[in-house]
Amino acid sequence: MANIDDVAKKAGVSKSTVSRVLLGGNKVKPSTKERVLKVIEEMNYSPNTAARTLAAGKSHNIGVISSYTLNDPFYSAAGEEIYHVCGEMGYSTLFVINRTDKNEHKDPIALLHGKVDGFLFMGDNSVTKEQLEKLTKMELPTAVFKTGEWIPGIIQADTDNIDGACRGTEYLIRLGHRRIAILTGKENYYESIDRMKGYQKALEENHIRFESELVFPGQFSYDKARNLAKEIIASRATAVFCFNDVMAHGFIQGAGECGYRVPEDISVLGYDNIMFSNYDSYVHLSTVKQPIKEMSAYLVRALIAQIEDGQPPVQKIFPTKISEKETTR
Amino acid sequence: MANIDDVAKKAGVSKSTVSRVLLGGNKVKPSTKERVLKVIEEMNYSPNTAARTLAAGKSHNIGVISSYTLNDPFYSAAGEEIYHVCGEMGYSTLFVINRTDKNEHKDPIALLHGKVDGFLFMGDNSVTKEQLEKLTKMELPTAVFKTGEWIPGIIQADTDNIDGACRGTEYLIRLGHRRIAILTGKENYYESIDRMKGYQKALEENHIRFESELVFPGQFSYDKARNLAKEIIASRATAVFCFNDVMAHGFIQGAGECGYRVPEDISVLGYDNIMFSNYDSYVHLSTVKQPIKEMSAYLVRALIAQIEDGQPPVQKIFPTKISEKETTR
DNA sequence: CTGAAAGCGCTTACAG
DNA sequence: CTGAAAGCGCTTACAG
Repeated sequence: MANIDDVAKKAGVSKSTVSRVLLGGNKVKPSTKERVLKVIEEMNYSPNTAARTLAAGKSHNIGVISSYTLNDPFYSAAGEEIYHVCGEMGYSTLFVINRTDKNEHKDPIALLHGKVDGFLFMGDNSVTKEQLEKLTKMELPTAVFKTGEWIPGIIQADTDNIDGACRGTEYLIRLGHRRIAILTGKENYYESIDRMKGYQKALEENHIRFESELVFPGQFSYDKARNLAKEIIASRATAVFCFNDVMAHGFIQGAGECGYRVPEDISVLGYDNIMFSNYDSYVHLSTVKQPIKEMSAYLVRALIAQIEDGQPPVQKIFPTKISEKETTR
Repeated sequence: MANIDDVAKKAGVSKSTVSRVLLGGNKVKPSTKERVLKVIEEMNYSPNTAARTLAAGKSHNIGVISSYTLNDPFYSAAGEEIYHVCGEMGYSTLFVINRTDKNEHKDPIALLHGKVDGFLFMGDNSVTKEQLEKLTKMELPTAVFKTGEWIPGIIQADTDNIDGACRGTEYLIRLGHRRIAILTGKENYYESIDRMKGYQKALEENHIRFESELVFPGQFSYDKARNLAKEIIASRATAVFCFNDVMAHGFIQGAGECGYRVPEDISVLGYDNIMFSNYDSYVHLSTVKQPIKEMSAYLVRALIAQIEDGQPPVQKIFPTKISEKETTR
């Protein structure tokens, strides 16, 4: 495979000059530039990025490490946006799958070290606290999505789950609902815990008694929600607040199978604002909206600001919004 | 950030020795190995992969270039398997999104050149023929999924779409169906064209007249299929053969909305054998099964065989199988 | 506008 | 079992 010396020789210039036309910035006499370009074309030359990265000390790549396989609806939206914003800013993305709970592959940090200028983690279990601390020690710019706790030296974007769930519940109360069932997330997840707190807070503030028989363990699962639908309807709830959209769709499906209609028979409020499944859905779900795109863009920009200008790591809590569509009344 | 010289100095050895303990293969006296390891740990040292790749001339990485954003059901299954098999064989994967029809990012080949030992493309438009030819010229091992045509020097896995559709149609005929509607794919896609040929072939062999009013343009789309359901049922077809599973699910949804049941009122056969949406589905779809996993594993193994042992590029056509589930009778 | 030279951080024969 | 040295293919001051 041709390298820079071959090109230089054939074009009758030094490799410095070849490098300059490749990099674009420095002035090269148009005629020699043209000649070099022609040789590059002819020889099918493509610079070795490992050498380039090593010599320049920067790769213009961001490593995106996800615990999700390629198809989580929340994080695939985030991944798309990360990819776009990186592109705009002249960076490429290298996606790596990592689950800290399995152990099939080597440490993604080791894998990418030297290949990327910064790390962006998304998804539960995509990174351990130890790994983050190691990254900080190594002074490698790092951003993470939604960890639930503030880690010094790390760029973070999160939403306030207590506030989001509180607003969601209040919204349902404002619509006149008093028996509001909830479909909860996985236990131990801080999102589940905080959303539960938000729900309880809203009830309290509106003097509605919390009833544990209205709490259904949905585990963030479509199928669990679908299977629980009958039971939830039997609880005489007039609305069900699902702690993610996936469960909301599962519930709607299950309710439909029992002959119930949404929102005529029961209102459904989701959480996340994902595009459900890979295809447009006819169900226009009312939901508590997390600004995935804004959060993603924020992380990328902050990361690149740290890489290029040494800006200190920042964090931001993003507000949620109620997106009122067709499943509530 | 510490480099190999820092480690060597602190451990009182040469960097050759540090390199040896890092690589693992060569014999290093246990006591010095231990000492070096301790220093590595202390200094939080992690070798620069760009330098390593450059020096060793190999990266032990496979670049996986997909035209799909992170959530196509067919290719996410493939991606998973690629990831696993690579892991088994000591390779890591770098995922890059590329659509040749857009042009936001730089050429993924340039992006990954020097970072990976081989390329694996998946998805329509993930790579152009020119790019493949360039890769061949550069002697970079390359594998592609389902291109529909044989390109010399490229490792390929595909299925026979004519045969698959023919068998699918025959299967329905054997069940007693005579009026078999089809929901076709995007025009111009070789899969669509070949599956259509297979359908016609099966009809012919069974002396059933082809009727163009039984052909519905589904475009591989869930929504299109859902919207066409009423019309298809009105055509008095007793079975509908969908050229992908996504449309089959869309049809079933649409039929359900019109009050029709599958398979009581109409049989439905899909094509692909994907896990529909990101969640388990209660619909157990009968389908023409493409062995995605086997194909993925085949590509990876062939690619690594070429990288490591200089094996010549191979190609294989995989057989499809009818997977009889609950939507046909 | 251009070239010679040093250096990026590793690996790997070679010699001992 | 270990070290000195060359080399991987680039970039980037420095000098002209």
